[in-house]
Amino acid sequence: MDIHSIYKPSEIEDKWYQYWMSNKHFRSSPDAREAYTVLIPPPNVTGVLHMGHMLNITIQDVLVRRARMLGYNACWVPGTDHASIATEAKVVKHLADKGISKSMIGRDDFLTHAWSWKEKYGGIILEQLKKLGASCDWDRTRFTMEPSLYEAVIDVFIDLYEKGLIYRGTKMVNWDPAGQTTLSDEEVVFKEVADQLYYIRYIGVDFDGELLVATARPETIAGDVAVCVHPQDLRYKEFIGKKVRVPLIGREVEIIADEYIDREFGTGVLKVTPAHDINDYNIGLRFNLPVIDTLNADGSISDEGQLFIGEDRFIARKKWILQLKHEGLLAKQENHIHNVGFSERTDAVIEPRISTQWFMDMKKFMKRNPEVLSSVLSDKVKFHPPKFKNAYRYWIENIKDWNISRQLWWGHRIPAWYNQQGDWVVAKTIDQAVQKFADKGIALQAKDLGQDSDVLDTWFSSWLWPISVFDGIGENANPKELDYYYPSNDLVTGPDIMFFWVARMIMAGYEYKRQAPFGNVYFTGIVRDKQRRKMSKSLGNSPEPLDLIQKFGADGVRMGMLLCSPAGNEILFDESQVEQGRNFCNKIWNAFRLIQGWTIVEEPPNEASIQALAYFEIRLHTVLIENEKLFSEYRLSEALMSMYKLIWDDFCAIYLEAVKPPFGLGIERQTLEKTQSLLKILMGMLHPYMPFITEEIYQELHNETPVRALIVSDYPRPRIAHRQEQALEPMQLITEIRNLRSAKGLSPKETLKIHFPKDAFVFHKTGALIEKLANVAIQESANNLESGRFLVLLIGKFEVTIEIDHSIDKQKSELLKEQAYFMGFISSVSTKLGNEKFVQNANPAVVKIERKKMKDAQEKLQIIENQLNRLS
RNA sequence: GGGAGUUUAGCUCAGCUGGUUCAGAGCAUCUGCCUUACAAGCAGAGGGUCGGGGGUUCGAACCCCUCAACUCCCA
Repeated sequence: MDIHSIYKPSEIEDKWYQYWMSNKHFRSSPDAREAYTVLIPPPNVTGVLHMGHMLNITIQDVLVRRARMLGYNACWVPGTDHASIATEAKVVKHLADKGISKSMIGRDDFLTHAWSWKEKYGGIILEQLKKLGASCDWDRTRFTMEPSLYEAVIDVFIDLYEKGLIYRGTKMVNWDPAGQTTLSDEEVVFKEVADQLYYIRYIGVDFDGELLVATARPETIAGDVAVCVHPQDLRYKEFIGKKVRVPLIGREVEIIADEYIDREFGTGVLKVTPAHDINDYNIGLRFNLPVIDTLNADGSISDEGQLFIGEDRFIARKKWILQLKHEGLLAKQENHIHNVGFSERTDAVIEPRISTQWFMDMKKFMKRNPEVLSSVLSDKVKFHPPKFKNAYRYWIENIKDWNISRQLWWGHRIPAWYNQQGDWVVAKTIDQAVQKFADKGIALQAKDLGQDSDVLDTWFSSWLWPISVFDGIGENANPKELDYYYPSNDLVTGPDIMFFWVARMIMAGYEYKRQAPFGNVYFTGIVRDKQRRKMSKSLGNSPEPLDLIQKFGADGVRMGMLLCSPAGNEILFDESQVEQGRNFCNKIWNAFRLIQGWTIVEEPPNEASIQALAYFEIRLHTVLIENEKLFSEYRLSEALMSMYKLIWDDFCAIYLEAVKPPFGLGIERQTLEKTQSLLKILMGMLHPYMPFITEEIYQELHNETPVRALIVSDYPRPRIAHRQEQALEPMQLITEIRNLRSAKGLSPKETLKIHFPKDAFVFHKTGALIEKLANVAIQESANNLESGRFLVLLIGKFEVTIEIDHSIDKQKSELLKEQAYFMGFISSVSTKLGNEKFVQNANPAVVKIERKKMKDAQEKLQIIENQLNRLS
């Protein structure tokens, strides 16, 4: 048989993916089995794969493949979302490059362009997932803007509106002047910015003198409608109720007093500009002040700004400063570091802006659905790791109304209809809108109506994802699928979208299904580089995922990513990790090569093979048991590590070395068959993590008979493991002998003579294994060995004697060291046992253990002292 | 400004309800080996005052207080 000595993933990965696809192994439809459902967090339809997706998808695939092998009807639903802002921004830019603007072509033409953009780039990311091995049911691929999902969103909007949970209101919102849309609070990123703080003179009107006002935003001065001081501030108390003149503008405004003012900040005098600051807006409400909006939607100065009309706000700021300086109204300026909000999508500085928007009344919603919080707190929806429950709770308890409208075209258009007079109704179609107007007593025709031009927040569609992918919402709902697959089992996502998405899916779940949409939420870490920087395109510190797969193989990449990424922890990506994954593939591959290369002899298995098998089975079942526990706790990295060690150390380094026939000889048929079946079990265990190489080897091992694919075979189940010590003590002996050889510079080829005590059953039972792995020859009796010609190793309670030249002095000094150690140990334990408080207070089991420790240590000490006596 | 989390070996992380001599794993490092599956390998070894200080306890990596550094969330 001719197999490469190096595993070449590229030669087999596509083959197996095709095989699984054409055999419909990823397909799921309702049947008698229990369902196991996972919904992909839908990536942006025109996005490309990045490292975060790789980690996230790998974890989902591990869970799904394992569930499938455990006999569940595993269903992993893939899909994408329309990513309103991001996609529209891309299309706008694309059109701008051709000299076209949105307003030139109008809504319908723009959407045509957007759809063709989606057709062109949409779904690339899903193709990339296939390279990684994702076992999604591709026949179920959904898109948040396809007709039935679109309709579900509209139906839900109408439903919530009719329940009084959605309202239209005027509020201060986060305005993105670049994207020209509102953003939710969660889409605003605050960054520290080094700015200037300007001290500006507001001259008194009805008193002599001036008030100094500190502001970072002089360009908004034209919107000032008051200045405000703290009512208890002695510096300004006398001015309250008097008037000052707004610089350059000349407007007279009153000096008011409000508790909100921070006396320490600046001069303790605030200029009140309700149109451009949320706190000022609130003060304005309390004092019934007018709102003067000095900015246009694109961030330029409006007519009401009076000065520098049409200039961008930042240019205007500079001009304001120059002018103020010129007129002697700028007293001073100083450096000032403060937090400024930026748009997550366009990175423009956010402008607080008064505007009419659609909101969801979250307090009311939570009152209807208290389970949204309680289900998480009670672990009905279990967060992994649980530390995220705190943040979730805080967010829910302080929830604010959700601004769901966006001033964009790419998305689900709000089903609200207006007449010329500004009256409006919410209705699914224009005809129903006419009817609803009629119900209100307003008679009109369809041609008199216009639909709201805004669309809904993207999350207002993805929050329905767990229901809408099964067509579970709206007039055409199909309950059969939904009843079978809902709720899903596990959700795998990043903590950064816990509020955006996870919380809101739970909300929709309770509102529409009276049940949470998933049982477990596994929060992955954020993938960073070695310097702890987030991976990002602009930094250029992210490896290209497909190149990585090309270079290290999908299995290697999957393993490398999972090996060191416990839930919720950041993963610091480094190529050495996927290298380790690749090396592991190679190790497995070579084990396979070794086994396939053996020729059979018709002989019964030899003693070493039988003992090796017994050893390995103990380890195998121990690991299988461990893994069931680890999986139940979603400790995927640790489960992988235990398999890694099982395969590398126990299977390759111990078992295979023990059964390996001497060069030129064949292997007993039974041993070979047993070895092959062990390898099949190992491939089954590992398959969820490393699907390609395991399927390849599994099927190659069956190459004479067609077989049910590994992907749909039964996951190995543990039997009760035997006591581990039976396996560990012989291994400890082997290591000590090798260590001895290494210390003495003896060749591994030189066979050493060894003597076991009569009662050392553990060693007698594994004698052949020890002989082979440590290259020793067991001697009948241990009597009459000359001093200086032997060495005694203490393994557990047994003295094992090795015939080897050894300095008595050195041996003595080693024994004295051990003696001192055990004496110290005994004294510490006996202090403990001598302490009455310990014996009284400690758990009886613990006291018993301490007594046993004491007894064991005394026995060992006795043995050591006997040896010392013999030597002297 | 408010809150949460983290701090254990050079790196990434385990360490459960305080109780085996509990201080662990993988990687990296070092030493010796190209031993006929694998040098992407084999056989070994070294490495830590559990962030600092204080306390509770018979007993603390683990509980409490305090200080420090880092990270995240919210405003």
